[in-house]
Amino acid sequence: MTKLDNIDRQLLEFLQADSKLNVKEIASQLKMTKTPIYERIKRYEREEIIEKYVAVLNRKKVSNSMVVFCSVSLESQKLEKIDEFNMAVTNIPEVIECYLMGGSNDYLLKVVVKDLNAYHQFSSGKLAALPNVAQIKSTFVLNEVKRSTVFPLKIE
Amino acid sequence: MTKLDNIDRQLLEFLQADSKLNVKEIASQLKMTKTPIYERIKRYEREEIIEKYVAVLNRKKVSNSMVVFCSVSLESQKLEKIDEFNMAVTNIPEVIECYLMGGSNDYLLKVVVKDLNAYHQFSSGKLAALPNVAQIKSTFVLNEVKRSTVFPLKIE
DNA sequence: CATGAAAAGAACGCAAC
DNA sequence: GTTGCGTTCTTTTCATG
Repeated sequence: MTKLDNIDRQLLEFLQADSKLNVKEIASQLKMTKTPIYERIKRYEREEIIEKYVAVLNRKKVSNSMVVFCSVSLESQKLEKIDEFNMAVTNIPEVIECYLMGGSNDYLLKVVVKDLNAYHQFSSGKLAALPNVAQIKSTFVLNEVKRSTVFPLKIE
Repeated sequence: MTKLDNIDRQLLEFLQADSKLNVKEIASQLKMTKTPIYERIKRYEREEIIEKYVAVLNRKKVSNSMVVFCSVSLESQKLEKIDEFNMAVTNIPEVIECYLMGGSNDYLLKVVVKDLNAYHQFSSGKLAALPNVAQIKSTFVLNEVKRSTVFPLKIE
């Protein structure tokens, strides 16, 4: 884990909000000059503190789609079986997030599909077909109240 | 909703994976020239198909933190109360995602905190203090199997 | 759509303080 | 850390086919 100072935190906040900001602009906002800002950013990239830069799409502008959270429980919790499931689920494009949860040891999946029918296909076809799947419970998203990619650096 | 052709889809896939790719590179990969690629990208930005460009951080490199999913139910489902809750929850930095779910009409929140103690503070202090909150159930993430920001354009 | 030219701006590297 | 300069790369605009 890397120690961050206050400038690091502010700078990373900026870049998480808008990675197209240029070095000059950021520098003036942080009341510094270009050189140290530039060097910090390069350091983040080198040390993979910044993993990547991505374009975020407006889901509603590109497709009629729906988001579903599925809770998936496995038949076996053996490490080997877990790994097998992890691998398989990672390769399904509809599954954009997948977490192993504490307590019940279920998985929580965030899934994007075109419509209810597509969800049925996905759930009964792709998901239930994965090795070791015992049970699937689905809950549909009615409204996205907040969806941020910003990791909060001020919680420390 | 905007109609996308195959080039649009490929181009948006590229930009979702890596927004630092320059126009020249993308053009050569798609076997086209700079001009049309450039103009398409500008169109996406103008029409807000691309919402923003962001830096994605490696959570583990910047802090010891944990992710918690909370299911929150409200006392009243009145629109006014709903709006009030939505507004309030959006302003909490620890809450990075919030969805209104079908079925039970609960909210699902994705929360980032430093540790269990911080989660207790957050849950009993900030979250339970919000107007209209009836019940909070928390489940902790043991392992992030997949976390993608890519919206799948091939599900159509 | 392709091609190429040209201007403006940003990134990048380097030197001196 | 700052300031400044120069080179290279991208972006952006424009004209032509």
